[in-house]
Amino acid sequence: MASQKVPQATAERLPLYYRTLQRLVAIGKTRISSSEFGSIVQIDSTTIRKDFSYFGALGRKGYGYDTQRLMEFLKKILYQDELSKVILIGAGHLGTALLNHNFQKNNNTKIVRAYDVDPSKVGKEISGTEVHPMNELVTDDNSDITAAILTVPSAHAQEAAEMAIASGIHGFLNFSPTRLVLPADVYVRHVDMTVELQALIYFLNHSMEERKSE
Amino acid sequence: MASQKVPQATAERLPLYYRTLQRLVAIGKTRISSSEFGSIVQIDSTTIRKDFSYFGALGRKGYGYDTQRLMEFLKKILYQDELSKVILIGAGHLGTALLNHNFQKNNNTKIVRAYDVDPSKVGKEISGTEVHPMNELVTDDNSDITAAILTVPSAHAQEAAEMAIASGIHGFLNFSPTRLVLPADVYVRHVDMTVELQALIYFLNHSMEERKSE
DNA sequence: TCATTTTTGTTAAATGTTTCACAATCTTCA
DNA sequence: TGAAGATTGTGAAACATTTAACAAAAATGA
Repeated sequence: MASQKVPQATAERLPLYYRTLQRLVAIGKTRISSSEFGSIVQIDSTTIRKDFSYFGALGRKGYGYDTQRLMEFLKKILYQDELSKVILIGAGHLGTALLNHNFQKNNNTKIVRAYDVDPSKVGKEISGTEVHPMNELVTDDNSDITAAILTVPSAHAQEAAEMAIASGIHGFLNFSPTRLVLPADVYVRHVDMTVELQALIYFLNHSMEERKSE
Repeated sequence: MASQKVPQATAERLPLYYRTLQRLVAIGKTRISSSEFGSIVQIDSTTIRKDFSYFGALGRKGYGYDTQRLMEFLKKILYQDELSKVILIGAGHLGTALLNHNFQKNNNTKIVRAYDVDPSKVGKEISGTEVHPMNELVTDDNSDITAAILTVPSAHAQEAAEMAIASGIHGFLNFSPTRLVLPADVYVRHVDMTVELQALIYFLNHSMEERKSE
């Protein structure tokens, strides 16, 4: 499947496209032009056509894109046609929010287990997901798990990540502000709320007139 | 203050630099070179020097950067030398996580009020922050509030944002996957966990050999 | 003091991303 | 059927970001 040449920036937008198409299909929209789609996702229509073009000719000239077909295509690209299992490390409020949210509904991604140190949580279920004791993380076999969501306090993030790696994990979605130091074959994505909030404040203060859209 | 010419990409990194410097100062480190700093934040040292150079000469050749001084400087740039008040809309698990987290400790940013529809939450405090009924959002005067954190369910995000705008809000940190349609003078930043998780899965699957670091 | 080392700040090159412009071609409808 | 209109896909231009290369200057240590 086309992959090596897809720009990073394009790849980052695919999940948004996918979810938007799911919504469009759900409300019964069968076709859409790049410009209408663009106004929905708030991205320039040329960028959208360029993005899709990396995967071949997905649309029809003078017509637009078939929403169903495009959605199915992105589903494959994003590996959402097969279930991705993930684990959650740290079942605090943030972890619980993610468990409730549970991706599975629209996305073929399931949190199969959670881990926490708190004995009062261990053994129970949160939104149908079992909470296991943290120390089992090292001994469990997680080789069939795609990634781990890290929602432990900063101070424990590095340690928890290392335990997860020992159990076979290769990818992390890290919600703690800690920059993890891990082997080169481990991929980490950061979601840092403090950074986001400070960046928001920065942009608000530094652009009373020069407006940016994305 | 230098501002118009600072590239977006640089501005996005400033909060990370700032927090990292806070940590370094806290552990008693008084000077640091761009290369050591770079290895901590996992960004190329040239990029770091370039970033700082947009604000003038902040370092000393053959010496590096004075951590305290650099931190103070970034504090001003990021408007963290004066308190930024924000409100939180939606006190579910995610909202509660943010209230607990409460930014204020290291960042001069405070969540001064929360809003929720749930009568069982209204009137109480979460981590010292009062929860107000959602309908008060329209009537409250929020003109001294820098931004709102939106942690309501998707279906209500647009409506809640409009209420906040009516009360004087101009900036949002939107945690719901909804793309808000708002006036041009309102700035919105998205934090979309589903997108992040799908992007993570995409990158894990599409790069068994070609590794990316950031 | 002075040679060596360190490290910045910056110009230029390389790379990556977005936007423009428009031919190609399909759709629509009289 | 054929003309008018819509819309894609793409090569080239414009713009943005990162990386390389290195001169200038300060720090360090004999």
